[in-house]
Amino acid sequence: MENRKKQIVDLAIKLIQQKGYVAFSYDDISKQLGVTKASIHYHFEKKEDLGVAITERILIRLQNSLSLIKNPSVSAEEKLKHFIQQQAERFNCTEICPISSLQTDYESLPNIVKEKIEEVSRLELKVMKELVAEAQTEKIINDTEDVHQLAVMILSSVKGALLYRRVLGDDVLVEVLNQLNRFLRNQ
Amino acid sequence: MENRKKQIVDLAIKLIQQKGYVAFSYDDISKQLGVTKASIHYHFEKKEDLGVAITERILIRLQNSLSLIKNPSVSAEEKLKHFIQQQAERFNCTEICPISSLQTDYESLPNIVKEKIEEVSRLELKVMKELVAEAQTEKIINDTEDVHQLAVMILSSVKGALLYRRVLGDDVLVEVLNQLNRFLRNQ
DNA sequence: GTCTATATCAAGATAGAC
DNA sequence: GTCTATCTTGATATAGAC
Repeated sequence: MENRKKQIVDLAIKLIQQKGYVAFSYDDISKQLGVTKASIHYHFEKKEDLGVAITERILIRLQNSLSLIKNPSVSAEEKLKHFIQQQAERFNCTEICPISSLQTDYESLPNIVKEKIEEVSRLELKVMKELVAEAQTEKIINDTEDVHQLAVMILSSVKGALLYRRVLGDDVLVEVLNQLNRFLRNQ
Repeated sequence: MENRKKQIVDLAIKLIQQKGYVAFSYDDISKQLGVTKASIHYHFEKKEDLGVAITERILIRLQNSLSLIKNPSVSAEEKLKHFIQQQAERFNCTEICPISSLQTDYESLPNIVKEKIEEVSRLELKVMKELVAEAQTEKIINDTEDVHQLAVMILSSVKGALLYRRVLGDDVLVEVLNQLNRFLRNQ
C-alpha cells in the first residue's frame, strides 16, 4: 500500500524533530510500525531515498500553508500571527522544527537532500517575506522596516526559541512569541 | 601532557559546530590529531566523559565573556553590540553555535551532558538579560520593553540565523544583525 | 509487502605491549 | 601516552523465501 510509504515518511519527520537525521534509524521506524527493518528498506532502499522523500514532504506542507496564506479574505495581521503561532503549536516541548534539525545535520546529509533542504529554506523565507510585505501594505508594519530583515528575524527567532525551549522549558518560546506580537502591534 | 586533553576538547567543539555530537566520532578526532582512537580513549574513556569536558569548556568560555562584560568603563550599548557581533564572528559559514548544536542533539545526549547543557543555556540567557537590563538603565533600550522577552529574542534570533546561514549563505545572518542594530538604535 | 537471514561497516570501547 | 589488536554493538543494506 502506498499509505505505508506516507506513514513511514511522517514517522521519520517526527523522529527528525526529536533526534535528528543522523540519530534516527530504520530500526526506530520499523519498531514503531511493528514491521522489520527489511520491510522499510523495501519502500526506501537507502536512507538517502527516505531523506529525499522527507524533504519533499516538508516542501509540500510548506506549499499547503502557502496556499492558505493566499486567501484574500484574511488580513495580513491575522495570517502573520497565525503563521507564527502555528510554528509553536506544531511541536511539543521535546521537539524542534524539522527544517532546523536538518539544517543542523547539514554536513552529514547526502548531497541531494542538502539541495532539497536549501530549496525548503528558501521557500520558507520567501513565504515569510510575502507575509511581512503584505502586512506592510496594510500598514500593520511600519514602512521604514526592511521586509527582508524583518522576515529573516521573525523566522530565526522562532526557530532559535524552539531550541532553547527544549532545554529550558515552555516559557522561552512564549516570551519570544510575546515579543514578536508586541513588535507587530507597535509598528 | 595535559595540553593534549585541551587540544582534544577544542577539536571536539569544532566538530560539534560542524556535524553535531551524534555525528562526530573518536575516529574524526584521532585522524585530525594524527594519533589512534585508543589514544583518545586514554584521555576520555567514554564519549560521555568527553561530552562533559566539552560542556564544561563551553561554560568556562561563557564565564570569561561574562567577566569582560562586567567591565564598567564600557557602555552597555557597546557591550551588547560586541556580544552580538561576536556570535557572528566566532563561526564561519559552515558552522553553527555549539550550544545550538547540542540543544538539537539533546535527546541523544547522556544525562550528565544534558544537565550541563541546561546550565550553559541558563547562564547564556542570564548574561544576555543582564546586558539588556544594563542597556535599559542607560536608556539605550526603552523602559517599556520587557527585559526577559528581549533577551530571549536576541539570543534566539542570532542562533536561528546561524542555522539558515549555513544553508542560504552569509546574507541571512547579516540581515538579522542589522535588524537587531536598528532595533537597538530606535528604542 | 513483509519476512528471516546475513553481509558489511563504522563506532564505541577494552586489553595488553612498548 | 600512544600503539596494535580485538571485541561488541548498532546501523545500513541485500538476498531470497513466503
